[in-house]
Amino acid sequence: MPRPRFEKLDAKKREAILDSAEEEFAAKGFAQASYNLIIERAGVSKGAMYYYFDDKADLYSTVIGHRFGDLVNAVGDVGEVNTPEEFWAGCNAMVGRAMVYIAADPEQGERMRGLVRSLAEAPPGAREVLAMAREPTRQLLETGQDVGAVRSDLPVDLLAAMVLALGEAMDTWLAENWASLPPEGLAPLEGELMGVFRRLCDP
Amino acid sequence: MPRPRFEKLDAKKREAILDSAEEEFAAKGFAQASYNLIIERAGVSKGAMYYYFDDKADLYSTVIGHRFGDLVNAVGDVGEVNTPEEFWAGCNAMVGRAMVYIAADPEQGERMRGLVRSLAEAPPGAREVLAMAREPTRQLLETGQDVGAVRSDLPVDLLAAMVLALGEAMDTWLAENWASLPPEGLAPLEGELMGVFRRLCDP
DNA sequence: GCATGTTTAGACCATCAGTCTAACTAACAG
DNA sequence: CTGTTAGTTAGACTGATGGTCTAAACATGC
Repeated sequence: MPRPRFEKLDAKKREAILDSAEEEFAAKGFAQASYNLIIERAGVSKGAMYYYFDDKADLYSTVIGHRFGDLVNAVGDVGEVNTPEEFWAGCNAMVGRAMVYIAADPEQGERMRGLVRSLAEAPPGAREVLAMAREPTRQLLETGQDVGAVRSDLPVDLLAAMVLALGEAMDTWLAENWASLPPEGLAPLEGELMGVFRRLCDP
Repeated sequence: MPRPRFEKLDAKKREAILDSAEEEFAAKGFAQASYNLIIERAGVSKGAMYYYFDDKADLYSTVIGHRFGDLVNAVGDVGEVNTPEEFWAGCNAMVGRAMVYIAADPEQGERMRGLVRSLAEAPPGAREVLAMAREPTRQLLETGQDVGAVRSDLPVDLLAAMVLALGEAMDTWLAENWASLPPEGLAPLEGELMGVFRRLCDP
């Protein structure tokens, strides 16, 4: 958590810091990113930086929080659902909203992808931000269980972990193979990937 | 790849280096591990170390290769299978052999678990060792496709990536919740987890 | 003008992975 | 025994890293 001071900064300076950090983290991953370089490029002194953030990991969490908070808001939740069909339709809608959000600003999307990849090599301290993803997933799955769309024979935590792992694997594969994918093969693939989640979750 | 010189070293010195490295990497992960400390604890000079290995990542790959090569050998392959039932029985047998191997030396098993976790935060260069897992998985899935046990409507690479991600998620969850699991609930859980792979792969 | 609390600058520190050279050892030759 | 060469080792050294610390600058209230 960043010191509250940081949030009170003039928007310009705050954005300069966030931009500089996002660029570096997205490009090199957490471990390889140079904090000194981030500081330099943000045009801020070291003293000031350590006045706003505890350490490198703290800045990292802040960047992730700022950039993904908007996405989470944009995606929203499943809404009110009462049947498995409604539940899965709601999930499809969520995925659709996420796609729209990302497609709206491809550059930002690319940087977010970089941030996601950098998450993998983040140290334990900085990985608490993963809870930001795990908790909503858990709640979504519990909603699915309530309407009979999601199996209840496995611990929901385990199911959430598997869903997230699957999602990340798909995302990584898509990112790596994006260029070599025929555009017309994309839509059916998307449907099949959603089907994978249903296979996993069906009671 | 380590310089071949390393493999010619007296077994004692070689093991000292591998043990020191494994302990440090397993405990702190790749990025946080101190190469200087590994060198010091192995009782070797820096010059010697850089005479045997290109760099930290090279030593890391060597450790992974040594420790997991044995496991891969112990697990073997599915063998000759002609029907989906035989294929899945073969997979079960592989899992069983892996469990036996790991159970035979719990300490070693724990260190291997640490190494697996450390893989996540390895830099791109050192992550080539992941191919060591991806390639056999791919082949296994292709065998499954040949006998009609595994779906062919998705790229096999993607399927392999998903299988590995699922496996890692399960492993992580099991490691975290091992203590709080009732012993009698373990066997059915194991069956259900195998079932998850079948759900994912069924044509 | 003075005092108080907040903010900034950047010199400084230990540690990091990695380099470099001089010395050491072994083997063989004359 | 001496010279020469190749393989091996020791450890001082380098530049960069993340992080600390102190003194100055700034603002605010009196």
